[in-house]
Amino acid sequence: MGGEQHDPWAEVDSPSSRRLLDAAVEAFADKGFHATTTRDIANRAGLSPAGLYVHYPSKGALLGQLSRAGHAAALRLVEHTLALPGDSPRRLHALVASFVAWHAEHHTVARIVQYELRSLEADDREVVAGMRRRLERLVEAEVRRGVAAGTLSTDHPRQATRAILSLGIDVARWYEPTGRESPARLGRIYADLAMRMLGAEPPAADLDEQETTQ
Amino acid sequence: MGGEQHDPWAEVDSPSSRRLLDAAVEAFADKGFHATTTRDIANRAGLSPAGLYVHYPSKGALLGQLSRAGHAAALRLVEHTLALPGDSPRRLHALVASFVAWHAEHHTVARIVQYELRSLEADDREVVAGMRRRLERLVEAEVRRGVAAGTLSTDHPRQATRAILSLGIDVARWYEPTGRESPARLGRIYADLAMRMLGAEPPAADLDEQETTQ
DNA sequence: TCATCGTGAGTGAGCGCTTGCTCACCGGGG
DNA sequence: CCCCGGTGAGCAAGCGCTCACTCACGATGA
Repeated sequence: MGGEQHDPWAEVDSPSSRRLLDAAVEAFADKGFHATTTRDIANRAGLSPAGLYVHYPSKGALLGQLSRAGHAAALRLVEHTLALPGDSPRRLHALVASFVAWHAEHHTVARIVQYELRSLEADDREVVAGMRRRLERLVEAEVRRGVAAGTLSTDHPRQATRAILSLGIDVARWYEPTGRESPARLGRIYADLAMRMLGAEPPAADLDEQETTQ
Repeated sequence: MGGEQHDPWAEVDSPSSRRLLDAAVEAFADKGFHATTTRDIANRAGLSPAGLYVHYPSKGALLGQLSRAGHAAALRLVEHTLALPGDSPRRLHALVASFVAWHAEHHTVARIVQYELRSLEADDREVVAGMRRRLERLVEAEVRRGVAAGTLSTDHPRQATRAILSLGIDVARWYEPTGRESPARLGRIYADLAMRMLGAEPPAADLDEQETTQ
């Protein structure tokens, strides 16, 4: 899987703006939005407290930009894997693998994306809620397609979809890069679990490695 | 399942202390620890701002008591279901069903238990971390027992355990009582999914109802 | 039968501090 | 020369928490 790393906010111009975003990601992921001070963010970015306001109108706007970009990235990822060739099991296996791996790899951004929704300002929340609905519907539709085609089996497609996404989302809560679980490996294991949930065998494909960790 | 409702903090004596705990649960679950003010909690409990400090030494102590009680309740629940008669599949099915149902039923407390760990003071965090380790180990041990006995099958018991618990934990994030999904029903569906993850058929038992919702 | 006292729940006012944010000002590159 | 990224100082508001105090009430003693 993998493919283009794709810098989350490549289009951001000024280096200070970028450093502020990075600093905000770190701080928000570490202590949460409300426990983070604007002075903390500015410091981490190597600016004076007032420097933040040269680039962003408010602390909330910073969170908004972060959350929108993060959601957009997750959505792109899902759209990408669902456009892959193959049947529903194959596509969903790829989807879960990369969704989980993304939440591990970018667990700081993912933490903000998944757990800082209530701190968003009204308009940001609306935009983000739309993207979340879209993502969930895309996945559920693929599950239902598989069930209709007979390649997947479940009596509760909506709940199964929720469960599959929960697997990925919850990774952002507990994942620590110090643990010896690589994002890609975790993605593969979880994707296999998802296949079982959907009553399908994991695609036999990638046996190109051994890794007998436990 | 079900059984004793068991009031989460039955032993709390003063009615005002209880009202403060209830108020804090509501407020923390709704807006998060750091976005909640002591004035807000006191107001919801029908007291003046200073009234809180008659019963609790600090805002953090309130959170600590809440989190400890919540973790203790979750741990009791897991210990209870793992003491049930039957083989590993049966016990784990019951465990997931009640674990998930608990996170839905008590989604306010559960939210605090699962997502407010970083706001705990050092000593509370230590106690709570111990209970969390204990809980996870209990479940993983049961999974390994099932694998050893041949009644369950998975190549990755630790990750499968994580995944199963994630299913329940994540319920606290999204569950809303306004949705028409009852905690018990959600528990049953998720428990069946967990059985599939572990390569076992759901215990055929409780067909005592129909409920063709979707 | 009362005045007296002690106690513990609860309050109004406010203290000391931090917060998000503003603004007059600055220095250096085009 | 002026504009734009950046600053130092600081403001208004809100924060957790404290403190001197009130009041209802049960026990005490004559």
